[in-house]
Amino acid sequence: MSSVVAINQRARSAEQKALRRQAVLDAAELYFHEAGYEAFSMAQLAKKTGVAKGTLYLYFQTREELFLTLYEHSLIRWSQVFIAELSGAMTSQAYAQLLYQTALADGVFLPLLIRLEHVIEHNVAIPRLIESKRVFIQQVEIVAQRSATALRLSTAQASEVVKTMGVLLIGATQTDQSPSLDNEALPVDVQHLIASFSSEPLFIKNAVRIIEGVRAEAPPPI
Amino acid sequence: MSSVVAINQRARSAEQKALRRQAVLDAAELYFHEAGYEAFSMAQLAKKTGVAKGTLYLYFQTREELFLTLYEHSLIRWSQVFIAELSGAMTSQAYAQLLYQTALADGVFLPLLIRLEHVIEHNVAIPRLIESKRVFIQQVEIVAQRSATALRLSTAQASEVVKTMGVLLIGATQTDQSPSLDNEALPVDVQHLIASFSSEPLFIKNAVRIIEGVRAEAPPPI
DNA sequence: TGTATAGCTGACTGGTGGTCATTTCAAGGG
DNA sequence: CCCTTGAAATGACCACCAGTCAGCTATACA
Repeated sequence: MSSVVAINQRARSAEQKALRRQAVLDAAELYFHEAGYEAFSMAQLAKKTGVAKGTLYLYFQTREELFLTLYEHSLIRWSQVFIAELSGAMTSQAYAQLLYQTALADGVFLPLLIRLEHVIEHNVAIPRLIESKRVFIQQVEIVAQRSATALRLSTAQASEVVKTMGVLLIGATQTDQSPSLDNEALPVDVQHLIASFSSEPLFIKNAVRIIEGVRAEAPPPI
Repeated sequence: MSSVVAINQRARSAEQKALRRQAVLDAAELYFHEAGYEAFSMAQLAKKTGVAKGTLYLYFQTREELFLTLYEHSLIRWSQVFIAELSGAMTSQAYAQLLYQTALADGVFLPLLIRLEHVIEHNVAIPRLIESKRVFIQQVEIVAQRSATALRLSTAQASEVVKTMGVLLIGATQTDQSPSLDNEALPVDVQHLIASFSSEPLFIKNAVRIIEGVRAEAPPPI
């Protein structure tokens, strides 16, 4: 009857299944950190989790559904961290910096966000996808709510800012995904190019421009 | 001796090889339109090109090098179209709209741009990658030059604008890559979400904010 | 026409995500 | 206490993928 059952026993109750599912997710996250998206294989994950490959498919319909779940978890985790560090009144600059740093600090969030719409979502059943969109909506609302206070914007303005920050984050961190060329002997012109696409200033400068743009467009009533 | 040789003969001269390489690229572009990135297979491409799979690897080291080449071609093609339609003095809005529409009109450019740095570049030899970066630098310079005139900005400002437009384009068109859910019976909350991420207004509004932001920061001398 | 060169071929390799008939084990009834 | 039962777990198996390379043969040139 004890609900704390060794994980490598058979999971029969719903509770035990949830535990096992989580164990798979934990192993997946660890493995993802090591291997990244492209090199991540289900066979390897099975080994690292200590189960057979077929077992993984009892808990996730596809590899992409597993990634979608990892993404959801990392989104929630990030939004909690971000919100917790928002203060009462911030400059656009400080806000952008905090957003960037917290997003980057979570080693899983950005790589998955970048691949969400053009890879991950294409091998997930529609109902699961809808469920995931709802998690997204909920998190955006929470973050927008707090951002409205921090940036002294209306709720609608804050909501637009938050959504736009996501878009900008995807674009700006794209360059971080390039193969690391820094240690190679690169010609200077290419070095300059890479430097000019450094993601942090790219994100922060443009985030500030956008936030100030939104603020200027429709000054809050009163 | 005739240099116009049937394509399904053996390519011996450099000229003939270039023709064959181009024939592969043409078939690849057509096939890419039908199948998209993920479903694109080298075996299928061989069939469509009318050669054996091994032959493809005489002309491209990897699948990704082929995609990189397609990308380069589409970048050059896009920048020519875009430049040709730039006029002497444009509003930020008109500029952004033109950039968005010309980029979207090329069915290959955006899907490849989106995958450039986190997929394509990771399976291409370094020298080829450097070559590709140089093509990129060159095109950005050309486009920036013309954009400076069109937007009445300094060269440095225009260069920053062009680079930032690329980043924004990647982020904003991300949502267009989602599986098409419109025909399904979607719950209204999710419909609203999708509508609020419609890529065209998302891109154009923020492009304008950024261009105006850049313009305001360092007014051109004189 | 004979021969050397090199473009071309496709069977093959080691991998992938995903399936499913079979095995195995925990729970509940007798 | 054992036995039945049904579901969790398994891993051999499938179709497919990108990429390789020994052998074949069309071509240019002597």
